Amino acid sequence: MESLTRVFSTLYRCYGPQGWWPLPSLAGGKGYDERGSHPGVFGIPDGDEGRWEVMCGAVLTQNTSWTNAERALLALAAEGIRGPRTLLKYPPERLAELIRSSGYYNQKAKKLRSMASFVLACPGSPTREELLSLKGIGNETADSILLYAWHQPVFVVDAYTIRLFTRFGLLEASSLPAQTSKRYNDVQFFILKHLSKISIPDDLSRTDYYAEFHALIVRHAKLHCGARPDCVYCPLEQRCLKRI
DNA sequence: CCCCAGGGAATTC
DNA sequence: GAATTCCATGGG
Repeated sequence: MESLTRVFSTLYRCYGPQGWWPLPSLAGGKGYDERGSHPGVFGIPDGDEGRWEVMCGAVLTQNTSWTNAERALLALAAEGIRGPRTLLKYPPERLAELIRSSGYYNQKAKKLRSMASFVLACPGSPTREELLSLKGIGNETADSILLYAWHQPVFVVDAYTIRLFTRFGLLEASSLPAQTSKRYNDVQFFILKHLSKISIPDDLSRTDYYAEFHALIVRHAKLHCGARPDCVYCPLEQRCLKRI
């Protein structure tokens, strides 16, 4: 599917690299940032603390704006909670208070604690199944963690992705399963089926390509393809079917 | 006032 | 098994 790669190249040309969580190969190895990407507040990006921060960020931003999630990350860092060990020393209600800005704070406090217990019990790169077995980690959060914390070549699907590709004409809304989890896996399989065959621009690894693609979709959806689409000046407008 | 945000689980039909 | 409902803050 050539149009899938054209979507990427158009968005990449238009918005540039997003660098959601530092991509060493894009940032000259320093980690960040010339474009407003997330510099990391827990520790160095590819260290234990950096990976833990990505995992926390993935949970805290569930159905929540990144600015609200980031406030919670900053509050944790300010409190000296930069790893699973220290996090578990805080009772859930105290933790909930700290991450209040991220919304759903009681639930997310529990999620962070269960994730912390897991990381301590099973250090190192987690499998998708292990992540999914944790309460509060579903498909998207698990894949975000695998991609952005552990640099696994996983394509993250979210509501933006489905909305954009449906409107654009790559996906048929009526033929997608109703069930959330099944729909996620179907869409991911569809995308991977096509992307696995293509060659990646040589300045990007496959992992970085997927990381940038997802971040670009989010960026583009915020600017032009939200619940209410704003098609004026949309860089994809010429090829978009504008289905809603 | 409304709707939306880098979802997921529990509950109910 | 599919459709609600709940979780909840902050910005537009």
